[in-house]
Amino acid sequence: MSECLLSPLTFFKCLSEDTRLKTLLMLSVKGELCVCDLTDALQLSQPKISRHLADLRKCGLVLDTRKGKWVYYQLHPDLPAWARDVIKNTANYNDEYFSEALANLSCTSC
Amino acid sequence: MSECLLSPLTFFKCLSEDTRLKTLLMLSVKGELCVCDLTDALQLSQPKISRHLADLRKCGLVLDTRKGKWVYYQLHPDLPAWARDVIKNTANYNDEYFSEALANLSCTSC
DNA sequence: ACATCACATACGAAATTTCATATGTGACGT
DNA sequence: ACGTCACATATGAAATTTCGTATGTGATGT
Repeated sequence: MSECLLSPLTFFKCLSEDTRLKTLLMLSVKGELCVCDLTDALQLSQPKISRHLADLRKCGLVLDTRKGKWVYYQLHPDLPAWARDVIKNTANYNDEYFSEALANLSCTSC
Repeated sequence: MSECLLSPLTFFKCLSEDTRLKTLLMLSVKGELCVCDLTDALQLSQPKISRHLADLRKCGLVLDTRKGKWVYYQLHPDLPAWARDVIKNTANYNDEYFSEALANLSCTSC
């Protein structure tokens, strides 16, 4: 139930894959996104997105909240400050890496 | 010859393996270490250390300098500021992750 | 009850990463 | 020239990660 402390190695393994990294950067910028937002933005299959989100959940990097049929994801509120900063700074200095994904977002919450 | 721009994905892939991550954190703290310092600190075989250093070199994260028989490594001076900050902050907030490795260092430069 | 939508999970195959072992290279000492 | 030390690289095997496809689950609508 409770997360064991997030090791830097576990954290960076989560950031070392394209889909997961872009997901985290987008969540950092947008605050909250549902699975279908992510499949649109990244142009990937739903199971692929879902599997990577499960990885991020297991490591405690994201929190999921069900709202009716939709499941919304956000960066986990209990994320250590240093880890949150890594994600935020990476987003700030690497727009070009995920700007296309952001542009693909056509959600109402934009 | 010239490095292409360091993508965040490439960067985090370098940080996603125990040996490479600890090496970068130690370089961040110590400034400069030779290969034998790292084999002592991490208690690993020389070829294993050497291969991971080659990875870090290829990605432009570290710079090697030959001094007689020894080869010294440091964080690459041209590392983007955001990347250098990630390494430095991770080191600051995760001592316990690599303190044992640091303690194993018995080099003159400590 | 049944269908559908949004999402999660299971499974085996394919790709990628890591490693141990062996061998190669450059610098130094004699 | 020869040996040794410090380090780099090559090779194939083993472990890990990733993915497509198929199927399962919970919520909503009729």
